Amino acid sequence: MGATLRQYSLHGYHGATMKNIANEVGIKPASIYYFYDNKEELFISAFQQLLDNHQQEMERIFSESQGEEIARIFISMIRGLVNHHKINTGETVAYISLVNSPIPEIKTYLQEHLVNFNNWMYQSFEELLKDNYPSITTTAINAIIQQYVLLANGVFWSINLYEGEAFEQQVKIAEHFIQNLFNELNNTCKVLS
Amino acid sequence: MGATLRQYSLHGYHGATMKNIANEVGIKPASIYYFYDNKEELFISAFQQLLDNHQQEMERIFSESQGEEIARIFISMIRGLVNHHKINTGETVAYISLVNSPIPEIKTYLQEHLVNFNNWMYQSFEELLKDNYPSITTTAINAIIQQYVLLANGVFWSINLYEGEAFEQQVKIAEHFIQNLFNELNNTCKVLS
Amino acid sequence: MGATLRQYSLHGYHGATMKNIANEVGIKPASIYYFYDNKEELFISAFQQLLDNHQQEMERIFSESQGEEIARIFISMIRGLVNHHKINTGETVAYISLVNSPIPEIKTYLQEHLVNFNNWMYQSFEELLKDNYPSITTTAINAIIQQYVLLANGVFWSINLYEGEAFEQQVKIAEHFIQNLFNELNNTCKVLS
Amino acid sequence: MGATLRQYSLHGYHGATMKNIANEVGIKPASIYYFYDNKEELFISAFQQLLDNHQQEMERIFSESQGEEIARIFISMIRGLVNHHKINTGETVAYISLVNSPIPEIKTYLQEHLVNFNNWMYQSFEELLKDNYPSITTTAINAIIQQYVLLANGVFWSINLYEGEAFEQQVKIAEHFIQNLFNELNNTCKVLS
DNA sequence: GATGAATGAGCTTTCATTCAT
DNA sequence: TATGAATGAAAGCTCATTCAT
Repeated sequence: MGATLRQYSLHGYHGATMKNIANEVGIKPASIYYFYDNKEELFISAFQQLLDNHQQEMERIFSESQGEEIARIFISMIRGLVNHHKINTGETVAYISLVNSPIPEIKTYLQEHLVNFNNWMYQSFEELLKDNYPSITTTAINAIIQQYVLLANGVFWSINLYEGEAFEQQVKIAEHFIQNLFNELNNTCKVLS
Repeated sequence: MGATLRQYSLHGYHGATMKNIANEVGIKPASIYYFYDNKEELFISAFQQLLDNHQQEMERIFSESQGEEIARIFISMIRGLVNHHKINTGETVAYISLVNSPIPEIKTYLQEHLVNFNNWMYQSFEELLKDNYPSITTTAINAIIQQYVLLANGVFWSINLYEGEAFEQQVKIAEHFIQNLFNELNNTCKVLS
Repeated sequence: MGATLRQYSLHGYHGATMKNIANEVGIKPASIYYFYDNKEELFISAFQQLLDNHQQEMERIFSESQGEEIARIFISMIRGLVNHHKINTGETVAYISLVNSPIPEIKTYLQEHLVNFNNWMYQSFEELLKDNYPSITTTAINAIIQQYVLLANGVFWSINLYEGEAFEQQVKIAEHFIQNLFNELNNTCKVLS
Repeated sequence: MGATLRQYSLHGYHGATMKNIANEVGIKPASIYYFYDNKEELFISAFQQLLDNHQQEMERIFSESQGEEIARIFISMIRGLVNHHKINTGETVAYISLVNSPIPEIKTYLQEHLVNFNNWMYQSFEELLKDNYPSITTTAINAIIQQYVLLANGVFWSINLYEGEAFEQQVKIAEHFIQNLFNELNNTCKVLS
């Protein structure tokens, strides 16, 4: 539920009241209890949806960029991340706050999600890299993915700190790093072959 | 006040009760009101102290690393950032949450802090770079700083997501990026001279 | 709400607690907030009702005494005032305290009420006097009304100070003054005609 | 203590806080407890002083007006009452509120005061009337005093309701009534002698 | 499905009061 | 005399939740 995430992102778990959430939806607080047993369940449901959305969005971006040149694929992932979070600002804030959620069940669910997301990402990127560079080593694969992750995290956190041109610069720098990464990789491979 | 930040990082603004904060300090809730007019003032005071600490810590790390080789200085800044946040976990969580604080006064104070921090960083780094590379252009200075910022943000956000070896890898990658950055810069300069 | 006025008359605004008011009604304090936003609104509502009751009661007494001899009408007004306040003792005390209410909104509302009440009284009495004494001057009308008001105020304040026979004496004296007033008026008119 | 009465007249007993009273005097709340055991004692003391002041003031006015013509003496009493209450507005409001004081001890003290005041007034006026009209009956004395009391109460309560010219009119009407009273009395006596 | 009415629990805050200094 | 610091008690109020309708 969007209202739940919005209120959560604005005021935190304890500050997001059933009343305000209900108001935003245009119903009365008592009505929420027809759909959810209690506040915690409402939030768990909203958070799961948030994480699922995020996962699906990342997968969509990945599959849509298939066929492009490999460096472009990684860059598209960054761009997709940025666009998704720029459009759904509320969700992004909620996503960030989740890290410090006071609901234990949510914390463990987030951990699971991160593990799953990482697994998917590693597998997808591994396959992709092996297709493009058949003789690539596992060590090199890990190095590339970890570099991508660092840059993606840098961009992600920048969403909260910068706006407009300043933020755009950060994204461009991340893209530049990625491009360099693959240029080097291509050179190395050429030498080897 | 540490208790305030700890409770805030654990439960958010509305979840951090005066009772729990007082308990953690070993006084009664009513006693807090002898020193602070209300909850909001208590938190504003705690947050200001948090941000001031952070600023001072960064300045300390910077000045202590003076004299080292330039690439090492930037790397030391990353290391210092990491160490500071690994030691004061509670403060870090609080720092992250501040971005979405429901108190307007805090939001504006955070904005001011970020502006000041950026100014200080740009000036310090600019001077440093000019000392090391007298013929460096403003464009180059900005590019370097922005790259550093992206990497620092990537490391910072990673604090929340990874632990142990996985996190250590991220830091090493950031250091690697920085080292590369200055290697290139040195090569460019050598060619020019 | 009677309980609100009763508690107010007994303990004043700050001494009338939501708990006691709720107890008197047989509900829990929290329930009051379903109907009123806060304490102040509850009291404003109660006070408005009090003043409206008072106004209506005076109008009722006035219209019921129509048809009597003019002196009797004024005397009936005094009697009606006394009866009303003797029956609703709590309300009377509340009415008196209103003059010094610590709620600014109530003070202004009371001012408005007094102005309205005065207007109604002047118009009603003016019409009445003109009907009975067609050649009466405005000056004379005002003089009569003001004398009535002084006596009514004297009786009203006496409610708080005297009881039983002592109070009854005060009322009789007021009636006597009024009777005298109209005897004189009748004599003056007879001479003129 | 003026501050106590002022705060009481503004906010009532429960609304007059030790803090505000102390602030008005320029000391700290804790310091009040050096002079008074608790809030109730402070107020009892203040109220006693208020009533004593009132009594003394009335006696002073009475003795100062001795020697004047008898009607003038009664009129002076009304004027004195008005002046005293117009000057010490705070005290007047406090005086009115006392009638509904939530402190039982104060209520009984006020009763005593009223009895004493009435006794003094009756004795003084009785003596005065007997001096001026040696053959006056007790019934007549009582009638005159009660009429005076009704008018004085009317004027007193008007203090709270009217201002400026409107109030001045009420006082003049009271004076007029008194003058009439004694004119009649003088005529009756002349006829008898 | 939805809600008006009610409430227990708990929150922030105030207040009278205490006591060592 | 005066007060800084502390606190138990209670105030006004909010909130998640319930339940009959």
